[in-house]
Amino acid sequence: MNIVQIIQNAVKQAVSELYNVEIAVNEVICNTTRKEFEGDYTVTVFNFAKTARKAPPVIGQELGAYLTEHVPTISKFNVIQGFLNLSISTDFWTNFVAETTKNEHFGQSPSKDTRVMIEFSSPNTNKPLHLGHIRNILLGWSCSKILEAAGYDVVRTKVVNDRGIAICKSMLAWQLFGNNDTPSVSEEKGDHFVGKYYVLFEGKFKTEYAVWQLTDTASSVYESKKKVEQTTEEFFKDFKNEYFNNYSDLGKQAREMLLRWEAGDAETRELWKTMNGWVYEGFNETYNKLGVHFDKVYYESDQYALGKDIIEDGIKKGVFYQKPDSSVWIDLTDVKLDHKLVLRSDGTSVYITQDIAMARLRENDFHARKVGYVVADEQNYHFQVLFEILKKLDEPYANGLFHLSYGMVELPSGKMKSREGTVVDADDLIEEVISEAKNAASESNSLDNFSADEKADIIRKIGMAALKYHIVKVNPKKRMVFDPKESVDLQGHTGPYIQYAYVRSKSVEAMAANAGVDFSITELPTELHETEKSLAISLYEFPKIIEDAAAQYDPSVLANYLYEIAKGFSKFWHDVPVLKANDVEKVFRLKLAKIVAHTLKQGMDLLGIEMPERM
RNA sequence: GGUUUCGUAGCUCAACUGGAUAGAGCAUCUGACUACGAAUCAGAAGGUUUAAGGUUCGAAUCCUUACGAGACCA
Repeated sequence: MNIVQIIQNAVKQAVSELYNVEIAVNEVICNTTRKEFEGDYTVTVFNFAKTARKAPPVIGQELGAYLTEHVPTISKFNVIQGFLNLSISTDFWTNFVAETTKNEHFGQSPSKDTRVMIEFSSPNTNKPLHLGHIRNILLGWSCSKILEAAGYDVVRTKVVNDRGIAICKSMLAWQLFGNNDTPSVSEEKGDHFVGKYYVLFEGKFKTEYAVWQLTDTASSVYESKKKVEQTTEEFFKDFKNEYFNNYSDLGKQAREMLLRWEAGDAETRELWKTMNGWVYEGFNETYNKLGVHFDKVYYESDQYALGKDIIEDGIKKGVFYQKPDSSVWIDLTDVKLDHKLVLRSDGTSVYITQDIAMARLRENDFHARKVGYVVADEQNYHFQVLFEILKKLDEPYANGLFHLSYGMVELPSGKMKSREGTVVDADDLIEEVISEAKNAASESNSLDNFSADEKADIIRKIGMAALKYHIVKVNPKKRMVFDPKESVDLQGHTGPYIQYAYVRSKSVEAMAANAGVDFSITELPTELHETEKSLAISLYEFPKIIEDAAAQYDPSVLANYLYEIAKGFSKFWHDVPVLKANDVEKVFRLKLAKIVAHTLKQGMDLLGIEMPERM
C-alpha cells in the first residue's frame, strides 16, 4: 500500500476511535508538505473539526499523537493551525531507494484486465498533416502508452476519411492540370503532392467564380436573392456553396466524379486508389518521424454505406422514430439534448450514423470495454450525442466511452487558416526543430567523438523532444498558443532539459563503474541530505502519477512531473557530491541516480519521447 | 439568438481537484565553469488570479451578474 493510503487509513481509524465519527478514506486530505514547513506529508484536519466539536489545532495534536504511535513509519509530527505535518522516518526512504533499484518495472501497474481502444489522428486524404494533427497524434499516442503502463490492454486505431467531395476535387484537378505527374517524378512527398492539387482546384474554382460574378446570370441571382442592405461582396461570399452546387462547371465535374466513384466506376476508383496511395505513403513517413503506429486502420470508404441495419434495429427497439417524410430521428431531450437526425428522408446516412456503424464494427473486431476518441473540442457536442445514442442502443461498451477532447492550436498571430496560408505544416516543423537542435549542438563540442550517423541521431532525438514536450506539457483541454520559435527552445522547462538530466545521471553511473565502485555495499545512510530526500519523495510518486495521468487521459500530468524530477536531480547534482562521498553515501546516491534515470526514461517513453545516452 | 468552454507575471504554462505566503520556464538584471558535464545551478525583479458581489474556518478553483475570447447548435 502507498504511504499516503496508509496515512489516510490510519486517520480514518483515528477519527473513528478518538471522536466516534465515521469518515471515508478519500475524505482524508493528505498532500506533500510545502517546503517552508517541517515534515513530509500534511493532513488537513479542518474537515473533522465540526463533527468532532474541537478546535482544529487540538485535533491536529491528538491525531498526530495517535498516528506516531500506531504507524511505525511516522517518526514525528507538528501542528500549525489545522495542518498536521507528518515526518516519515529516514529508513523508509532509504529502503524505498534500495528496493526500487531492483525493480526494473518501477512505474508499471499490474494488469487491469481491460481492453481499451483509442482512436486518434484520423486524417483526411486531401491535405498533408499540420500542427493541429501533431497535437492530436502526440496526445493519442502518449495516452495510449500511459494507459498501457497503467495496466490496460491497448488497441490503437485510426479512421481515414478517404472519400467524399474533397478528394474528388484533388482527383479532378490532377486529371485536368496534372499532365500525368507523379510524386516520384516531381520528387515530392505524396501527401504534399496531392494536397497541391486540392489547393490548385480551389484556386481555379475561385477564378471561375470571380468571372461568373460579372455575368448577367450572376447579377440577376444577386438581385432576386440578396438580403436587405447586403453588398455584392457579402452576398457572393455567402453564395459560394450554392454556386458550387448549382452553377459551377468545376463543381459539376467534381460532383459527377463523386457519383461515378459511388457507382463503383473502374477508372475513377483506380485513380482514387492511386492518389490515396500517394497520400498514405506521405502520411506514413510523417508517422514514422513522429514515432507512432496503429494496430488497425479503418477506412471510411469501407463502411460509409453501413449503418442502415442499425437504424432499423433502433427503430424496432423504439430508440429511433420515423417522421412522415421517412427521415429517422432520436429524441434526446431527456438528457438535455435535442432531437437529432440519424437518417435523411432520401435514405442517406449522416455523420453520426457512420460513427454508430463504426463503433459496432470495432466492437466486433476487438471487444474493447473502454473506447476513446481523440478529437478536437469543436466536436464536443457531436460526441455527447453519439455517446447518448450508443447508450440508448444498449451497446455493451457504452459506459466506457470517452472523448479525449483537446483545444485547438493557435498561432501568436491567431487561428491557423489554410486560406491565408498560415497553416504550420507538420513536416516543415519537424525539419525546423531538428535543424535548430543542430545549431545548438554545433556550439558545444560534446558530440565531437561521435560518427556522423550517431550525431545526426542524437540531434534528431533532441529536436523531436523539444517539439513533442512543448506540445504535450500543456493540459489537453486547454487551447494552446503555439509559437514556432518557442517550440525549439532547448533550455528551461523543455524536453532537452529532461534529456540532459538523464544523460548526466547515466554518466555518473558510467564513471562509477569505471572507478570500480563497490556496489555490494548494502548499508544505508542514516541521514539524508535535503535534496536527496525531496528527490526520493518525488520518485516515490511515479506509479501514482501514471495512474492519475491514465485516469484523466492527461499526459501533461506526467510531463510536468518529469520536469520536477529532472529539476530535483539537477539541484542534487550541484548540491551533493557523488563520487567523492564516502562509500555508503556514494552507493546510495548512485542508486538514487539510477532510479532517476529509469523514471525519466520510462516516463519520457510514455510521452513518445526518445532519450539519447549522450548529448 | 440558444448551449457550452475559457480568462492566472510582459509572453508560454502550473497550482495535488476547496487548503498554508498562487508556482515554473522564457524574456530582463546579478552571481557561479582549472569543479561527478554550464543544454546547468543560485539570486533579484515581475500578481488586487478580467471586474463586482455571494457561499465558509479557507476561493484562482463553487454560485450570481457584467465584460472579453473561443467552439458548437439552428
